[in-house]
Amino acid sequence: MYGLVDCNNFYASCERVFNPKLVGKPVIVLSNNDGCIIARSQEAKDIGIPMGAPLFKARDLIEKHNVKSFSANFQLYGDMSHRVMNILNSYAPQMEIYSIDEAFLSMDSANIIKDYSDYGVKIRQDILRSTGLPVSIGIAPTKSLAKICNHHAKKKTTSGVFYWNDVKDKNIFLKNLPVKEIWGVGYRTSYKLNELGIYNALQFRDCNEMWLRKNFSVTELRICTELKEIPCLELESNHESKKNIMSSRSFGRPVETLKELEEAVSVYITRGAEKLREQKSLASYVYVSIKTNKFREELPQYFNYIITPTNSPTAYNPDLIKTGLDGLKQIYRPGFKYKKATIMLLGLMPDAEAPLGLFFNNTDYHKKKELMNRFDSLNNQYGREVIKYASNGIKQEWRTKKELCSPRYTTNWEDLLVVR
DNA sequence: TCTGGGGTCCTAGGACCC
DNA sequence: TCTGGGGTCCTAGGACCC
Repeated sequence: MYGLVDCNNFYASCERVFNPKLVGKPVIVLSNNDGCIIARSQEAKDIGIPMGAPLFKARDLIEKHNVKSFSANFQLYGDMSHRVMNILNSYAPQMEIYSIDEAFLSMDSANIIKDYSDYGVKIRQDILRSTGLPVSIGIAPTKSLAKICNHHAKKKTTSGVFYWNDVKDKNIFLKNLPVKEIWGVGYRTSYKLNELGIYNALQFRDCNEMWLRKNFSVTELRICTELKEIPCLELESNHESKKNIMSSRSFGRPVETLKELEEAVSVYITRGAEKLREQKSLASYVYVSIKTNKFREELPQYFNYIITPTNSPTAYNPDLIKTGLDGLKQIYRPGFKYKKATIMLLGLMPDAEAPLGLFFNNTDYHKKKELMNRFDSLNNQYGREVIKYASNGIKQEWRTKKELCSPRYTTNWEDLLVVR
């Protein structure tokens, strides 16, 4: 049996925990650059503020209803997420952290089996008491059904917990569920399913498997099987390393000079390299892309990318930065207003498998590794960019705008909440 | 004026091998 | 003139997720 725990309106709820004045009021959280709406409290949803929409398109609604807006404070959300996951882990040693605000639990430990719903309620209360965050829990024999139950728990129950076997008539339940709402069925697939006469989850569950496989992929076949209460998707361990590492951000204002692009690319590579070392990997290639603002159709447009190999697999900032900047010089063209740069570290391998031999300088490698260890621990202890490379720039005027950011209540001493 | 960021998995098709 | 069959590996692009 699987449980899916999902924090309700996670980012908006996090803002509320430390600012109780916001309780009962519409709250939204914005993407980087305060561009798009990426989270909404229930009140904000109720007055019709759309998800993912650019902020300026919702201005009228925001002013009319006095909606409180916040820049995304990912340090705060990440830390709150940790707290929730730790609590969940104490209830379910076997779990999969699926995203910042969601986790699948294995509900098969002996002491749970008696009453799943009660157990869910207990978990929910514990999290609410310990963190202030409300969650919903769906419990079912497969992950896909647990997702569906979670959604039902959120919308249709007061307890916030819903168990698949408490569905009175499963056929009717599935019949009322449009295919688009099934986990893994997106815009394209639901359109195609509709074209072929399949509109709801019941029809999807009962369709011919051969036909399904022929017209779609193995992904859809798995979902169909999961709807039949036969598990196809298992808990995935969270220990596996990422296969690619990406860092990408749009600029706070248009950028034209190579110098500023170099600063941005250096900063993004520095961030990517941190993640690389966290998972104890080395990278063999650096991808760099730059693009103009596609929404400014009246301006000349440009996009290009380049993948440059490093001399040897590395996690050393100067090596990675040099490789990235070499690539950047090749794709940079003057005369454009750039909006965004992206870097990816590719061809990752565990650093334990660092190649030896003629072209790989072992002493050099260990020196660089030691240096990076110190670099990371200083930045961890005193805050990001306490020490940094000169190529990152000093003023960084191109940086993302975050004008409405709440304090980092839980991760920064200076931002600690003061009680009077 | 203002439009996010970071991932995964699957498939088709090309290159190459015997 | 005739031009197989089966396999692996890699990559780009599509679709999806939060």
